[in-house]
Amino acid sequence: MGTKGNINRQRIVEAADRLFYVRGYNQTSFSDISDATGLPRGNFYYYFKTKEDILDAVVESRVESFSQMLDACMQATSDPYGRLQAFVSMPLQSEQVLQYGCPIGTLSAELGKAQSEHDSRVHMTAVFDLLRHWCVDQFVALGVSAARADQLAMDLLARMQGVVLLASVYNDRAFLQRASRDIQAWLETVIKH
Amino acid sequence: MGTKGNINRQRIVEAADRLFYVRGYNQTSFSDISDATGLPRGNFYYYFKTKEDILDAVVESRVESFSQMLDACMQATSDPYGRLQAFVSMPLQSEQVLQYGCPIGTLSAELGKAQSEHDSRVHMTAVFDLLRHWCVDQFVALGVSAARADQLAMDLLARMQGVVLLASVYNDRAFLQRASRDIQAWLETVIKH
DNA sequence: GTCTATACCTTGATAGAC
DNA sequence: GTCTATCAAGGTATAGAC
Repeated sequence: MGTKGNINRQRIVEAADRLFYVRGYNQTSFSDISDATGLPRGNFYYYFKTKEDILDAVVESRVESFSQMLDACMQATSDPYGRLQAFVSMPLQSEQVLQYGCPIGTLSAELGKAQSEHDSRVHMTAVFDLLRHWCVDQFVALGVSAARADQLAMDLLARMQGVVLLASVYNDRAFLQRASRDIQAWLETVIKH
Repeated sequence: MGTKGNINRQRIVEAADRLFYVRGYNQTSFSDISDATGLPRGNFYYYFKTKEDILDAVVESRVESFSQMLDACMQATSDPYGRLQAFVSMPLQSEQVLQYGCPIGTLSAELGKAQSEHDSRVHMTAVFDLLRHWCVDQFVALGVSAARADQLAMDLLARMQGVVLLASVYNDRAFLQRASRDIQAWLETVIKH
């Protein structure tokens, strides 16, 4: 298992995960992570060579986290349509979405900006790919062609991202709920060709 | 006119506007603005007391900039439906949207994160409000009730934001074009009640 | 594995000459 | 109005004791 299962490493990743979400990646300093974990700054470099390595670990952690959420949607029902409905209602369950936006979307937007060094645009597509492919699977299971399924998956993710962004900008829970229902209604019409 | 019409002040705001878009607000330093304008760092404090004051000026600049774009949509046609169509196709005209996302959406996401000091969440709603109210006006002109018009305006902005976000994450121009056409088609069905 | 101390740089901001 | 010089604080990263 190497150092990857170390308890202190886990605490660092968990604290960084939350801080990157609440404060943003660039605005999170080693001191912030140190304060949150109680571990001294210098200790971080035993587990991670650079701050970007911490980011990689956080992204990996979010992939696993969202993977578990998708598994939960899978176990809720065997109906692909019901699974997609559960997927759409995911942001409604989160308390912090209105305050800090989508953890995937906001971090992607931040990392999509020009970095001083090498463009590390690769990072967040991993999480989006996970959701995208899962949605594609559900649409395909509903009898949609592969090409059309990918279109629908992109449309679905785009609509959810837009709704969450606007809802967080205006801190408008009513809009988040109403627009989520609209997406679910749209899903229904789309399935029926 | 005071110092607001000063040519050097304008250069600072223009450079900051571009840098805040390309690199993000937090990742843009006074040195960056200094390099872009040729003006020494210390000069900035003659026009702006803090970095946040520069941000305010940039937001004000973007409000004017988007206000002009909306005027262009207004003068293109007297048909509110055609004006909304022109509005939806705005991201297609921009070369940089695929690379850096929406200048309004990405900055809003960045500023929506918890700041160390006072929550300056107020900033970017100004630009969104501008677009929102303009869209409401167009829907109302089409005979929609005020309440329904605001719903449609929010839906439209959310869909555009989501499309631009996904398109920039995947650097996918084809998706941006296809999804924009879908939004325009949705607009048509919505107008016909 | 864990921690302290610190190097080195960049940041936003200030003081004051011209 | 414009510029240089500099400050104090904070950033990432490193060295090395324990």
